[in-house]
Amino acid sequence: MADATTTSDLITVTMRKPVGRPKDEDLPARRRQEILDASALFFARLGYPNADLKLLADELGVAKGTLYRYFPSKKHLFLATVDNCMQKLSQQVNVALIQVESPLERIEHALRSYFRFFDLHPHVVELIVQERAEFKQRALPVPLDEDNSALWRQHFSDLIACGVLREVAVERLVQMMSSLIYGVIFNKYISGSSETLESKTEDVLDIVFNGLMKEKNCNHMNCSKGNHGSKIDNQ
Amino acid sequence: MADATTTSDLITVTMRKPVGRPKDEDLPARRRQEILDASALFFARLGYPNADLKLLADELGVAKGTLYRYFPSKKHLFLATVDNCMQKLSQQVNVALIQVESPLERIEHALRSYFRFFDLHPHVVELIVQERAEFKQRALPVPLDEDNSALWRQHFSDLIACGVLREVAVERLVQMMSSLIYGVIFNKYISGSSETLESKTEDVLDIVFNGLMKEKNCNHMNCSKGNHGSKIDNQ
Amino acid sequence: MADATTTSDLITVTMRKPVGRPKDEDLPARRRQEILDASALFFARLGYPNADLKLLADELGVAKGTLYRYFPSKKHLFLATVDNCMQKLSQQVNVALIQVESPLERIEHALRSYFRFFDLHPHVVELIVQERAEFKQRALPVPLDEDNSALWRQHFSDLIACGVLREVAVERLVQMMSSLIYGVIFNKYISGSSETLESKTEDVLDIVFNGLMKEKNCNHMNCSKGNHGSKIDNQ
Amino acid sequence: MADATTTSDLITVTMRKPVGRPKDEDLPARRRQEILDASALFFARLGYPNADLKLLADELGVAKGTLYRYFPSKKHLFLATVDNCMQKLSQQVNVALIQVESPLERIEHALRSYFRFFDLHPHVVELIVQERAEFKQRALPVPLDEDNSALWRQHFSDLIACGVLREVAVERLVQMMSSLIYGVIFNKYISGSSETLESKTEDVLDIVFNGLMKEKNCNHMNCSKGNHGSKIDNQ
DNA sequence: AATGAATGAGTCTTCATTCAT
DNA sequence: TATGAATGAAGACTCATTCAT
Repeated sequence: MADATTTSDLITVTMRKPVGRPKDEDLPARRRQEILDASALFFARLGYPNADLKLLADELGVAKGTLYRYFPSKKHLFLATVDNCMQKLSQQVNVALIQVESPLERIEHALRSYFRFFDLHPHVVELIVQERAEFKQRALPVPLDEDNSALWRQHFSDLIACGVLREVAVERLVQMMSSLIYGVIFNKYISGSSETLESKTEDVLDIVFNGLMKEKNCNHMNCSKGNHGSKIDNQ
Repeated sequence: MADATTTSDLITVTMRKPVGRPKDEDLPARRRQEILDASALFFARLGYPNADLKLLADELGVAKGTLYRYFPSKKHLFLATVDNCMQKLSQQVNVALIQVESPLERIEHALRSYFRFFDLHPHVVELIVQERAEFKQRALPVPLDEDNSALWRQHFSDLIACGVLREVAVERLVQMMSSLIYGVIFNKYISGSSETLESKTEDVLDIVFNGLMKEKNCNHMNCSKGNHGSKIDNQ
Repeated sequence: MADATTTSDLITVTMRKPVGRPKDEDLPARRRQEILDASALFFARLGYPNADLKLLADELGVAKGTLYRYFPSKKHLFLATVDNCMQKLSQQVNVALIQVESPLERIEHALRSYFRFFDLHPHVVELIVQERAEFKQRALPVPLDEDNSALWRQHFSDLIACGVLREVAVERLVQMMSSLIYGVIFNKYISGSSETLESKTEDVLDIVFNGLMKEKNCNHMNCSKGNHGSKIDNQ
Repeated sequence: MADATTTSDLITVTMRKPVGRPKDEDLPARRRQEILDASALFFARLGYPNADLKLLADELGVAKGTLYRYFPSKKHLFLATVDNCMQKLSQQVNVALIQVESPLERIEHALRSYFRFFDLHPHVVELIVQERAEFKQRALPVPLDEDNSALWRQHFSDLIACGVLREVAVERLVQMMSSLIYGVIFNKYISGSSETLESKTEDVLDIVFNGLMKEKNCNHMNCSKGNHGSKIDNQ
């Protein structure tokens, strides 16, 4: 009798919650992230158009249909993959930024953080190229994107205000900085050099901040009679 | 007149080739170049994988099969197209270089020449991206490619030797320069800005040569106590 | 012993029901009917091949797997659905028939009943079309199906025997009647007219009967010299 | 001389036209019709959703891609196929109509023509069903379509005007006629009877006309006391 | 040489069905 | 028993490439 009651009680309880297979609340999120992680390397390796989802599914040990449970199309999967990487990049850079106060150090930290990210995840460059190649319409997924560029502008303004930097048009400054970062990253990507990007941080800063001339603005063009006329002054 | 006719008849026999059909010896070459020219814009516009050769043929006013008379495959056509563009770039830069003597001016001229090329042929950037995206194995088709980098190295060495530039590792110098050029070009390509690249020549040179610091190497970090420690010295 | 055990078991079971969980004995049947009802509208709306069972499950508020507990396959579900509708139709017509005695009235009642059914359940026409389109092998699920046609034949025979109708081959009569009913139903279905079918009952009867009643065949073809020679006489 | 001139002329002429493979001007049309013909039987046999174009291509002895040269999609091919059949039907009926003058005979001819068409091309019924099943939106592909219904209305009006037919609402008349034709065709289609439709022409006419002719309505309902109340009079 | 019709391998995508929970 | 995640067979469609003319 007691048994019966207990049983029926148990049954009543069990009937309520587990109607059907208990839903693993986190499974979708975990599976999704798993797919995104594999997919990043996958698309970077094969390039978007040559990437057969069957192959990705095989690598993940799932069926092709499963991919489509999480992403409605190959295109969506790819774009989600790139977004995911970009978010990680932003996150990492932001974490690096809040660790220091002075504008100069912030710039250095941000730079180092970008470089470190691409050292750790070199395939992301490939993804950026692929995205640009296939989906031209998309906004730039770049180191110095819209949001961040405001921060950078502020830092440079501060540095000019407190007399550390020359009175240079901030807009151009940010553009040059941005271009240099790009350039360094893509340069390594294309030349396939094995040096880390992070090791280039000092070089970049040195050049940008100190320039190459032995004596500032001395303009002793003793090698040639010409004058190259640098004019990156205030607008 | 009758003579003429006879003559022309005779001539016809002998001259059959040059007269009947001048047998335009250059036609194939011209046709080939026509295809390459159209193809550059075409691939840049649609991207390699989305580029249907039927469409290119239509635009050229020829049949699809004709393309295959000039290029053995779509891939060959594409790569030949990019090569063609790269050759034009090299040519233009070399022409610019021989016009001046002094290393400093040469650098400026080369830079300006690169930028001018991409201002004139903006689609070439797209081609470079496409090539990298689809055919990773291929060597870099870059502004500062192997051949040119030797020249640049020489120029910078000279400038250091004669005391214009700081004693900086030439290798790094060339790399930074190269990166900055890349970066500027891709930056415009991605952001879609309408400013010409050529107008950036001075900015680039100013930053690279003069740096951003108000006073060279003074290291007055009055904004923060930190010291960012630039170390781009001789190796 | 075995019996006893069984009995006691049964008792236990019976006890369990009213106490622990009422164990709704009809639940499966009700669930099944619910599915069939939803499914009829569903298949009619989307068409058999475009009908995704996931969607039906969602509409029913159950999981896709549940459908498979009640029907072994999509095909079975669909055919059961159509059967279900056909049974309802037969039922309704039979109810209408037993309400009257005279053959003439029975025919009218049956007709009206058919029409009323499709006025009330217009989607059933779509189901019939779908069934025919996908499963050609299946026997016709038609107003005048095998079983009923015997009844109809009887009624017409009676009407001929008692002199109400002309001496027409009953077989053909039934066929024409059947065709006309079909035609009216599909006509509305296809043209999408909003008039009720029921309102057509009189038209149909008038045409059919006034064409069949004795004492006609006046045949004054004064518009043309031709004679179209109606020959629907005894075979 | 003349020869020479002629020859050169000829050459000039020949050079102009046959640049490349001479285009068989009729081939596309012939091929297209071949595909449509095979496709009609094919879709009728398998049903639209089960029809794998690979199979149709095999039957035609061509590759799947060839089908797509002529029709942009399976859907387009199917709809074009049905259209093609409908056009043939219309054509045949129109040919039948112009052969006679009197309205009565025209009706008979049209009717017989419809029936003959479906006797000759029984699969067309299946196509109509398939089209309705898959592409509900489409306008009715019916015997008595919009265009023809005007003609029919005229014929019936004439017959009423000259006193052959009872004063019945033409609209309803046409609808009943249309419904009966449908019904007869679908009835045979569904029951799979082997009798020709054409043989039913007289039956249909007899029922319809002897039901419509003046001087009837005798209404001796001696079998039952009821009165079924025919009311298909003027509106 | 040029043409363009034909080919068919290659992929994305869908969804009925299964089955572990 | 109900669930819903996973499966994978099936099929539409594309387009580089071939080849008869």
